[in-house]
Amino acid sequence: MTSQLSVGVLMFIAARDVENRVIEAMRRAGVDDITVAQGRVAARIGPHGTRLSDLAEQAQVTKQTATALVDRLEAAGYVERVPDPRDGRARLVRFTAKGEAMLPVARAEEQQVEREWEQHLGARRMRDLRESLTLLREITDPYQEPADV
Amino acid sequence: MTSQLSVGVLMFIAARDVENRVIEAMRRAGVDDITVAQGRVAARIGPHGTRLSDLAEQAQVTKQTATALVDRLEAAGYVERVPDPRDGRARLVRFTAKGEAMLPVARAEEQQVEREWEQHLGARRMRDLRESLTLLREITDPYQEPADV
DNA sequence: ATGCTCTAGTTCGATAGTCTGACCAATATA
DNA sequence: TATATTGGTCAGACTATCGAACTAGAGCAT
Repeated sequence: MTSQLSVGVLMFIAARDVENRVIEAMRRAGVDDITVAQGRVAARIGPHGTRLSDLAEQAQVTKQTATALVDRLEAAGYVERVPDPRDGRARLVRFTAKGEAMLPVARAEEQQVEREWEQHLGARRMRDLRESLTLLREITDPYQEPADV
Repeated sequence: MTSQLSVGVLMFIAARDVENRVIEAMRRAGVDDITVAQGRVAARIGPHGTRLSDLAEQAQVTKQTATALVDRLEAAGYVERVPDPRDGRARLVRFTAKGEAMLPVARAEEQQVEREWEQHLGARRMRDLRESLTLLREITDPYQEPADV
């Protein structure tokens, strides 16, 4: 085992930790029927609903995968599909009241993780980390924000 | 869509990019039968072989998952299992010549990605990023290095 | 030395994730 | 109007992942 892991692996380890902790926190709060993959999609749903195709693009999975993941979230009662008034073909995926209720749990844990990271790294490093990651997103995220948000 | 993504999501996006790019580079080089999940395990195999249970622990998956992933890598000819001289129960998973041959491809792409990141961020930011990620690993990676490596 | 506990790796069964190909209907474009 | 593109779903197939269970080897206590 080389003592010097690549930045990609280090990044993966940290990201994995956050995801697992958020899922765990939700389990402890009684939301135990959401998987990591479902959570990745759910986390992309905007406040007024988001198209399935947009979710797929954000999560960088195929439409079919997004369909399947949303199917499960819908079956579990966290999201619903409603027609998109701007396009007769499209549907908006939005949170149900049940879904809205779980969001604060996830958000709180994310913030808890970030506080612990900041405690470990120091405020300056944490700030720099966020800035660097935000910059990196410019070249690592294929997703392009819809023009009319 | 909130304009401020959590650090966890930003981290995930960057890590995903690296993984996808490495897999793509290997595809272009003719290694088109390794999946991302298999690559995650393969990347943990040490120079003299690594125990399956160690791989599982590093990758934070169950032994069964690691077994299945190694099964596939073995079937594809990239790794082999040999007895571990230090423990009659254990096997070491090590690269075959075919597996050894693919490593430089993955490494080269990882380094190419890092160069591009450094170009985008600047040398200082990149150095800080690596340092912060290394520090974060202390609190985000449950894996403990074996005492006798 | 013996008995018990723990561990390495495998098998089985089941579920979730993921993709390609295909399809239909709505929308956009020439 | 005809054609191309797009949104979402279905079908089929493969991969990833986990819990449960099991066997054999190793570790530990007596």
